[in-house]
Amino acid sequence: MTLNDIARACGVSRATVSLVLRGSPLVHTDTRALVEAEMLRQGYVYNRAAANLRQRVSSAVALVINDLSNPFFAEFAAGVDEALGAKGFVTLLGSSNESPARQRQVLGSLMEHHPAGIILSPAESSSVSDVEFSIGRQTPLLVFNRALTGPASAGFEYDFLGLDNRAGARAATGRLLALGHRRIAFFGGHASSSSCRERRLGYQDALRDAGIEPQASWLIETAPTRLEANARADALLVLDPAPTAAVCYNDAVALGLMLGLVRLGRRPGTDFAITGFDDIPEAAVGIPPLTTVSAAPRERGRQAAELLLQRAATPSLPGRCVIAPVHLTERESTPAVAG
Amino acid sequence: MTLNDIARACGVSRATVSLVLRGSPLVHTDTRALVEAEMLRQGYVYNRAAANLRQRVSSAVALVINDLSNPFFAEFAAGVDEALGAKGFVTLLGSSNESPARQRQVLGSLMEHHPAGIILSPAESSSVSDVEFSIGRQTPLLVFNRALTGPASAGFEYDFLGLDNRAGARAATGRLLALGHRRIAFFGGHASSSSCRERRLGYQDALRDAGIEPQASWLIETAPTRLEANARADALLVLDPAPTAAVCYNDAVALGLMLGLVRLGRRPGTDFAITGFDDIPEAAVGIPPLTTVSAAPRERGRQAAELLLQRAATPSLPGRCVIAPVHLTERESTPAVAG
DNA sequence: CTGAAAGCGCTTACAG
DNA sequence: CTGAAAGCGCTTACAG
Repeated sequence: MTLNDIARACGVSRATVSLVLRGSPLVHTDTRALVEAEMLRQGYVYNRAAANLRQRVSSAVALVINDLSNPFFAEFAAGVDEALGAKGFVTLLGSSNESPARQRQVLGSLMEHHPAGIILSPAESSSVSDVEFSIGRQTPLLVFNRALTGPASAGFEYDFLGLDNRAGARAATGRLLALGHRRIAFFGGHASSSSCRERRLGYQDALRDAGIEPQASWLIETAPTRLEANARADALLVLDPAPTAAVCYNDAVALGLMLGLVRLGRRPGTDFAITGFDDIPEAAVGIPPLTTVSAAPRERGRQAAELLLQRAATPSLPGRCVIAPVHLTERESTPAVAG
Repeated sequence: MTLNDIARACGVSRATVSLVLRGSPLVHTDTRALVEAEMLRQGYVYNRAAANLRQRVSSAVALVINDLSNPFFAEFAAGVDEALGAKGFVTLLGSSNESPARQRQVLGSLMEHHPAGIILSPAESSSVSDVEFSIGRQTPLLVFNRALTGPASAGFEYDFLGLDNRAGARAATGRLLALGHRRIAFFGGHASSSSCRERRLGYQDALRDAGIEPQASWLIETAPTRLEANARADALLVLDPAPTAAVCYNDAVALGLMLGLVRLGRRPGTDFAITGFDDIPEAAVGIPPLTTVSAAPRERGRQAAELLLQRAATPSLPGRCVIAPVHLTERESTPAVAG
């Protein structure tokens, strides 16, 4: 079952088998054929861990996700795994369930496998210093989606891949303005989250570009869930004059708001315009289908893998901050303003 | 950075450091304290791969998932990772995207890491012989959710963890019968899938128990998606006399059907009863909230990890087939029959 | 309680 | 083109 057994059976040295294994041109064609046949016959399977140990390299990358049950992050994970697999790396999975304590544990355990790098979609409020303590400065790190909190640590270099939240919200708002809407709310999300703050900025950018002063009452906060968005739909309709459109924090909120409006006798997509953010699978099949900002999480996963492997290949790279483009996907939830 | 460095710095042998590392009582308290302080000072991180090589054990389990973007499987993966982590194992992730070819590739690559076992949620139509060829007979295997196709292979022992599709559908149907419904359709799914066949059997069991002969016209086939279920809602209403309730293949179908019925002027949850299967997050916040069969995917993931580790500990175990219980979660989508 | 030696399965110079 | 030897970072008998 080891390379030794193959060598003995073929009457060659271990070194020769090793060369065959890695396709070296040094070994004679006949020898190669003999060795390969014997490996097949014995059902030999390569021990990459042993090879890695000797070569002082790693073929694993650790992927730590805050919330795998969210399709956005699950898609991201699938993209990471796909791209790493194509480069001959294997993915070590860890999930933190949004708990910084669990994240610390998971990172510690994964570090013992000396990964070539770490892709981290951080738990809420995990800090730079936490992460640095867990993984040290030797292992390449890419942080996805949300910034680590707390002060930067001098000399601790890592990459960040985020979404262009501001431009996405600006595009969604801009489209509503082009459709004639003038009273546009920003609905949902926690103002304390960096992504919500960024999206609100984009929304305000667009309004100001159109010469409209954003009203504080148009900012409605909710947990970023369908459930709470549904419950808070009335907060939109009690405004006087009521908005004719809402830019929602994300798709979950947008879908919840649509249900809430129906409950209150409104017809989203007919007499009220709504946009989302994320483009989760349900967005396309909502009633009506949801106009939303697509973030292409699977593609982001592939991109994250690329960035990390670049850093692993060039350890002295300064920390990069990549903001991935997003694009507006128009569907039927955004009618022109009534009248 | 290695155990050697720590030993030298402390003036002890590598063996002593190794004993400290694994908490052996053999080593003197003072020595232990000295060594531990030095490890902390140098930022030593254990190399588990090297230890595994020497001990001829593995601390990794491979997890191969057919479709990570489906929240059901993503939750399952999270449960597996959680349980494995608690036992000191790390999860090697692979995703096949429902492609048997990709699954073969992924399994091959993961095998080179000599995992302690494999948890496989197989791609559609991947066969026993495919999988046996990829992983051999030495590595413990647990198959989740759908059976491998093709003839069994003598001497190839593995475990299977599935859902009790039949009992789940039977419970849902039974509840509708208890509410007074007599004309109950089975809506959605492809009859060629084993899960759809099993669920239909449970549905028929319940009808027959109630002395009702299932009508062929009550079986309506659709792709298992919200979109197609929505489009096919009329197939239910053209029946004469029309059913008053539908047991749906899964939640996606049930939610699609609800939308379709609304479109056709019916009020699901008021004048029509609907049940789902899976209990995806959206089920609880639908309008109306959906009565459904809960499969608890995260818990199934933990269970899969348990089963696999048992097999790994007892290699001679005969193949087990565990059918996980499911339970009916009643919500508002199932009113008593009208009149 | 601690140390010297061998070995896990592989690769890498170095000879020939 | 092939072989003998050393070594990756750890653990495991075996002495003492």
